[in-house]
Amino acid sequence: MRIATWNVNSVTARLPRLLAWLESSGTDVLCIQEIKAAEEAFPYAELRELGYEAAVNADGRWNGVAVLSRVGLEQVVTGLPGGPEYDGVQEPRAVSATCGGVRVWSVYVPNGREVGHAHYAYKLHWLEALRDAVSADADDDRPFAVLGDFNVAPTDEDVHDRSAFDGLTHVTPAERAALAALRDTGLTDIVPRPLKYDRPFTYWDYRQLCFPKNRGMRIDLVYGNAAFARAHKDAYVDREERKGKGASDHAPVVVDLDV
DNA sequence: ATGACTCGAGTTTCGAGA
Repeated sequence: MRIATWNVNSVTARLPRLLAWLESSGTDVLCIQEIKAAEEAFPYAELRELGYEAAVNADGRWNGVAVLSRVGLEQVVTGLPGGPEYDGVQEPRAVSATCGGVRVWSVYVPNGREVGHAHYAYKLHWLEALRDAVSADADDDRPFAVLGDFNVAPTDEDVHDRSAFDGLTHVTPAERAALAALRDTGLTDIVPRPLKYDRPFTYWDYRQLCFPKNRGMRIDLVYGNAAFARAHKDAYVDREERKGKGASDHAPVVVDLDV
């Protein structure tokens, strides 16, 4: 089974690439983030033509997540149970489903904006709630993974130049401690292979030639439980999808499971 | 080759992304 995660940066703008990539990659289960469209505008029909069902949590201009599957879609949970609110609303940042015997969460962790900003505190609370919500599944014998845009680089090696991030979000000890607490539920960071260069970056800013210069970050992560880690045979970043006109600023992370 | 932001709302410019 091929499982992947991809921050598409608008499912509407990315639809031609999304459909083409699903076909060319042969992905069975895809977790997507930053749908940036209301649930009513989600392209269910186009995906169904390719054989994919979709569990969607999206409400408009920002955020939004989904699980796409051609191997079944059951036990859907929409939203993060116990998750915090921002500006009085629970934003659409999580959805989970069981697909062909594998349980997956698609998550879009809040960005945080600036250290000390209310959004930064919200980010840390959100990661705490995620840890609480997944701990039972992490402990299970069934293959399970949290996949998505975590907006945290787990180590200094996961950013192109650590000195460029002094004082910024995504690299702070508090954010990394929140990821470590999540792993402590029994999850392993499934680190993908880069298809070029030495480090498996998954995001490159659109500006200043970041992609050609490989000034990237690894912030799209796959955290799998023991059964998932045992079943996984390979993982890689499909950086080819970051190339050319109309690309997302994130590349898909692909995991092959022997299940 | 991989190339100097992009997206959606919505009206002319802006918040957000990270």
